[in-house]
Amino acid sequence: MQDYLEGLNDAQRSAVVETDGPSLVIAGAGSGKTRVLTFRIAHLLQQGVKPYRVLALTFTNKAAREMKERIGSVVGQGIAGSLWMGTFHSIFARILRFESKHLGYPSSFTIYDTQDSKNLIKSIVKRMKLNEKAYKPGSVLSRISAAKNDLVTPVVYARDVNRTAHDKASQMPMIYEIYAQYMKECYKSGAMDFDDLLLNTNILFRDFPDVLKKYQDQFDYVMVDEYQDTNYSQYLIIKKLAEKHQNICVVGDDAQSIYSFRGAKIENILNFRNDYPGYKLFKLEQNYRSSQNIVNAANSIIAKNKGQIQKNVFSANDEGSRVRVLKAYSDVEEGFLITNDIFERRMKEHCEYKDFAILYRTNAQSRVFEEALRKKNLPYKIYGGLSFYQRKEIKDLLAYFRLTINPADQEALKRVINYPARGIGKTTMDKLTAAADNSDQSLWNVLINPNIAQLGINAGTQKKLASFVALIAQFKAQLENLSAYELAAEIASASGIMKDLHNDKSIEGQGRIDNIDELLNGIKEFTETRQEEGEPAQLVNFLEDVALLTDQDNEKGDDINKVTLMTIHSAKGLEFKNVYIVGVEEGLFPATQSTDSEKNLEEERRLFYVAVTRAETNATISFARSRYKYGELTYSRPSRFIGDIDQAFLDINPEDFVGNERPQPSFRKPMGAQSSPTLKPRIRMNYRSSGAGAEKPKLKFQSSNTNGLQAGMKVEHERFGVGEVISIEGVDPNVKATVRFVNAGQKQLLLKFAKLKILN
DNA sequence: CCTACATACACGGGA
DNA sequence: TGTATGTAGG
Repeated sequence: MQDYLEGLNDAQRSAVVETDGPSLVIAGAGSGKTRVLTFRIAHLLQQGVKPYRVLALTFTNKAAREMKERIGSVVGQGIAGSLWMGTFHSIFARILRFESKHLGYPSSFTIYDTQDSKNLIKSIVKRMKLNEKAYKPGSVLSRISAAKNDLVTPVVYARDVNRTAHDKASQMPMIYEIYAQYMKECYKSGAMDFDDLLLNTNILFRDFPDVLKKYQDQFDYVMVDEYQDTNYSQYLIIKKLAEKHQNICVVGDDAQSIYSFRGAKIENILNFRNDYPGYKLFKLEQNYRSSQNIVNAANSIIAKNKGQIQKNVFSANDEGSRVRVLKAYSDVEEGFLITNDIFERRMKEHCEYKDFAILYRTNAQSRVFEEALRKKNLPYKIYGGLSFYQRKEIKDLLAYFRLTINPADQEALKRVINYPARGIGKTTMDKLTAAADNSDQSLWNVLINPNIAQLGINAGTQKKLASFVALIAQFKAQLENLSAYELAAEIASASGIMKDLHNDKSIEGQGRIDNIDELLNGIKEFTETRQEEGEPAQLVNFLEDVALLTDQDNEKGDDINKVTLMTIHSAKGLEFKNVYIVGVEEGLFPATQSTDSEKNLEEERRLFYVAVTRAETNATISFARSRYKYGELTYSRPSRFIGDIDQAFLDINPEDFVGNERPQPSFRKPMGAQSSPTLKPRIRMNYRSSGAGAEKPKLKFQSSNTNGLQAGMKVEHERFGVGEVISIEGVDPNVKATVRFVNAGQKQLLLKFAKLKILN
């Protein structure tokens, strides 16, 4: 019965069975954290704790789903299904829907995504007649978001000297007022943004002690995964909920804290000891995932950071291969190098596609890898970037759903009132918006107000508005009697979206129809599953889920055996046999914006640590000397992080690091400090002092005079790398050379344009 | 009011 | 490079 305890090491077992009182589980990378969490919960359930009395918070839906699954296999799926397990946002959205009346919100409130928020901010900036150049919606939103995560309301914000001074310094002194109006507009629209879900939960618990008490009583056990990534708002919710029973267990790794940009406070995990003085500490230090070389390389990286919880992560696996470093001439060549390597390694080592992951710092880097993989016919899946739910046609249809459920939702209304085109243009919208602002009503209320005739809108347009209102009302009337799928299909056609898309005969147009079909199929599946389970399956229920979904949540069956492309951020918690960390260059990783402060740089280094520790047997790091940024060719040098890895664990070609290509170490050795064994001199070879800390090196490519170029010669190209000349043809000035590049394939180059260096 | 084209701006990560 | 916005002409 307790055989699940068998395969655990001592530290893991203690963390599983010592369930009472506050516990801090420090879980090094790959140390079996998920196992501990799942077994701990399973253990509680086996001890007779009721599942609905356990609250378990994760950072992704996927993590929650997988854990539920695994717990279910121990205690039965029915029991596991009644756990309060999910992301912060989904759990508290659920509580807020239930308690919404206390806050004056409809229980079917809309959840605004980032784009909705930005659009709303933009319209507020316009209305306030502020300089739209200075008040960029994204910047304003991140200020507002930061305030909300710190539980700073607009009134407090206005008095907060630090914040207002910061805003003045960045030419946006009026943010406090935008914030106030933003909140008001959201409320008017019956909408909450992501941060509101947490902020409003705090307000709910603060202002309605009875409600707080209800949940405090209910949750005997509170568990939090990835605690290092919680922000203040989340921290306080947890603290309040665990206050009564004090059975709080938080799991995390300070070395993997990588979300400070969205308000995460690494201090939360560092200060746990102060919040719960009688806490028990469990340290999971054995890494079961990676080879010794990978763990050691990762340790040597993180050792460069200060202020960590002391721990000794080790691996008892094979020593394994060293961390390889590859140099490419260009982003394109980097793509070829990596895909070739995947191709060959898969053959040689009999790996599967799913054993490979390409991890990058920014989503924009994915394109060249996509192209290279496509050319080589390697199947891949790509995460992030434009997710399914952010495609225009999907957002359009979802906006109709939103509006049907919550007509006050202004962002949804603005999106579809004239899509498909029905002759309601800017002039009309301006009049309606003005009326809404003046009367402090939602746009919808203006539309359904009989006084609309007095707004100076011509009769024809009034008719169009009336038929739009009727259309939505007609959908709304069917909310109760139709299933999610039935109503969704009805809306897709009756709204005119389908017809509009069918008018577009282009390939993209066909793709959009396919996407809509896919969405409808998804809704159909949702409907049928829910109906089978006896759960409500109406459009409201679907929409409740969809706002908090991420694209990692709808992996399809045919997506399983493919090469994975994702940002390092989204790779956290995952593992792959072979990991390629690409674009490890100054200015990209670490990002330029992160090099201004030690704090930012340390987070960036933790990100690098996360990247390396994703690998089980092979980790490969690559950098390109040139790459396109904003469509412009830029030059870069290898990241200082490469120099942070102890050389003993690196497999590096010395010739790749000549002169100022040598990665600069992050730190000079402090004066007087003795050299630690893991801090040996970095890359020794071809060492030529280039004045560390000098400004950007000019890596200008030196091309040769190609007049005497002949077949058989070896040449080097700025972006394509090294190759051999196959043939020369044509007459001056149109001499054309055919060159076969080692990594970029065969190219025909006009010599008057191509910059080639003759190598022999 | 709509469409087509030109120009400006963007890339730091995400629930 | 791609997307969002502005403008001219229909």
